[in-house]
Amino acid sequence: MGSFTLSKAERLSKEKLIKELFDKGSSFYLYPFKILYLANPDKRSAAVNQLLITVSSRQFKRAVDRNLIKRRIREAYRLQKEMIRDLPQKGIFSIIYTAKEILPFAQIRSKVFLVLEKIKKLEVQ
RNA sequence: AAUGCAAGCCGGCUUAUCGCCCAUCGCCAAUUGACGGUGGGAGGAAAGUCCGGGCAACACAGAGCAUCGUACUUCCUAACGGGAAGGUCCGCCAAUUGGCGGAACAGAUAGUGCCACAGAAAACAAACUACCUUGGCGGUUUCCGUCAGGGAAAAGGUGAAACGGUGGAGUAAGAGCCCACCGCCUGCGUGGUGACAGGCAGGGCACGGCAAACCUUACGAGUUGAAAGGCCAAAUAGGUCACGCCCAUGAAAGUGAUUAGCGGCUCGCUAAUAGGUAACGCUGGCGUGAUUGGGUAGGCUGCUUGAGCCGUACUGCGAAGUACGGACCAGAUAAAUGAUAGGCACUCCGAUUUAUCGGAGAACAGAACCCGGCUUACAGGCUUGCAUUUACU
Repeated sequence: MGSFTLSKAERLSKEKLIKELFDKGSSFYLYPFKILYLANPDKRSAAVNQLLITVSSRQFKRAVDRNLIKRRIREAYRLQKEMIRDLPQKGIFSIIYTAKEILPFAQIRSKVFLVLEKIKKLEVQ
């Protein structure tokens, strides 16, 4: 039940954690994204993975475009996040959109699939 | 019916699956969270942040100066640099009555400053060409040329601008020198709340333009914005109190404080007082619990019931106002209001079986304390009015 939900608890909103992610997290590029990743940030071990989606306002000047991209990425993550649900350590990560144009949903979905696969591999090692 | 212009309105609808935010109800857990039900969830510009307010904090004797803003009149409004109605001037259309558009429409008789180039001359005017005329000289002697002087702003030419315009009379030629009309100036009535309009009388006319140069006049303006402001408050460190343990001292009981000063200031030293003891000495440390000031992370509030919206009636030319009735209509915070797949409706293109098929498109744009305006962007559609053309009666 609820495996396709994406409630507030799964969104990264604490300023402290975001700062920590950008300071200490490891990163990799996978077009059209840049991924920041940090496993198990506090020792208190959160119950779920937390996600932050970022679209630069310098790349996309209009708020409508930024909203559209963020919504597409969020949907793609929501529908495929099952893959990383059972990782031994929960983590926080950020998906930063780096492409210059707005990609259609099908393309974003397949790319997010690759991203999640890579995170899973990194976590298992 | 089509096209164009103007004004107003709208800004896709729907089904399925999977989701997001808020409110509320039920139930389970009892800070609050999970699950289920119900209801609500972006705009006409939410945008630009250009004006004006509300609200909030801080500041603030009064007056003046400086700075900034506004600038035809009357009204609307909480207020405005916004709006309505009107006036004046300019432009265009049409043709005497209007229609549309524009205005940086206070002041040049408060003062200072500037007026390039061209042109003879650009501000107490001025004589280049041409005109009229006097005298001298020369010649081809009813005239022409040249030199010196006088008259004259009518004509030419320059310029953004040349010191009223048109016509007449007048003159050697001319000139408001004189006359008529127009314009201008001054004064006095009339109409209008007013900007102004129009009338009468007088004056030959003086007073160039630029204030988007400084400036003058009148009116207005405190600063900062919801990251304002108010409240609660983990963790950590600190203060206080209680208890326990260790340590110091003493035979034991007990005691193990307070204040002030100085320094290299989590401490140390000095002094005074106090506790206790016969007296000296001593006047330290650790832990646990409670409580507490400030306050970080974080949370709550501000926050959405409002100069608001919808309808009707009345008042007003209108902007708008008044009365009555009705509904409650986003409240997020690394920031919800969505994604995907169909269908319908719309537009364009192609094909034909002429009402079907295939393909493509579907604007500008995303609330962030709230209102009133302005400006800018915008696919397509609807309504009303006006104009033109065509068809029918």
